[in-house]
Amino acid sequence: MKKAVPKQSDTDFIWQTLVAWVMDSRGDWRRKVTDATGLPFSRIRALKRLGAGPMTLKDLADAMSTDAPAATVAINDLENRGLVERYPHPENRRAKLVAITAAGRSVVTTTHRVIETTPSALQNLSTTDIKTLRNILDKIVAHQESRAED
Amino acid sequence: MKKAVPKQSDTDFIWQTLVAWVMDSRGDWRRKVTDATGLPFSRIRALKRLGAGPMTLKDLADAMSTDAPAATVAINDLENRGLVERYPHPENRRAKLVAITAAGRSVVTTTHRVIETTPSALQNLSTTDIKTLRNILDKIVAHQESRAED
DNA sequence: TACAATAATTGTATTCATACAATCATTTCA
DNA sequence: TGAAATGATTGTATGAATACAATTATTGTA
Repeated sequence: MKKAVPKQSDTDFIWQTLVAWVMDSRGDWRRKVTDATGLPFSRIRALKRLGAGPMTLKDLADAMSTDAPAATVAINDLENRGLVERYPHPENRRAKLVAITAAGRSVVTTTHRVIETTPSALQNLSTTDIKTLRNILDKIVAHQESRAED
Repeated sequence: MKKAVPKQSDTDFIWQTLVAWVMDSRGDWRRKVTDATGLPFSRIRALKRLGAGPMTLKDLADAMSTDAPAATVAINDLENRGLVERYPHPENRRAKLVAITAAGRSVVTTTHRVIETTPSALQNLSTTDIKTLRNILDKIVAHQESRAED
């Protein structure tokens, strides 16, 4: 059986629309998350990346599209708070591996529980559309959690 | 015929998931938009709000959940760039109405054309799911453009 | 071995976003 | 009318995000 692959242009359009919509109407989500955790948003993003598994500072910097100095500063902060730990890299003594701690994971969980006002555009959809949308989102999240590159 | 209204909890969950997903993997969208327009992101958000129609500075501040001084500064900047104009409020001489100009609208259009790398989670969906998702998004956008509160 | 590349770090500088105090004109209302 | 509330403005202060230069230690390689 041949699996039908979606057209790139379609997925691009969807992503583009989604990002524009969310970023524009995201309201206070960012503020609420930083309030709930006491962390700057950049630290939370770093924590989430590390949730997928240990990585070097270089890799973390690349994943967040910043530079190495920024990663060092962020990890210093997170380490001081006990949310991550540095380990020597087993094969490269220049590099260090950073791993999230149990406390770090609970912070990530906290961010998942933050909710904000849902836009009326969503509430205006039919029950069927909502169900469908939720199904698709579940698939996305599942894929998201299995591989954590993005 | 009775219209079925989606459960609040469902829409909340979807929005929550969507925001978390986009905000976390939004990558360089924000940077790309500011690069493409030469404007700070806060100015772009203000411009988009004004795209729905003229409003007072107070209303704009509320819509962006900041305070009046921030709105004044933002509008000063946008006015200097010729992207918005201030008009006296017909019924309240304390207030001023701010309207987007043609140049402002073209900046907004520019932001719509900015695309970034689409996450693999999206490309991994089936063709059917992509089609469905796009349909639902179209409805959302339509509703979004008709009323511009969020 | 000597030199270039890589990984992490420290330090500095700049722009943005955000919040708050204080002021002035106008409007509302007791 | 007088006092309180509203809308806009100016100015100030602070934290966050981002970028860049320079340094050290390690690794890879000519």
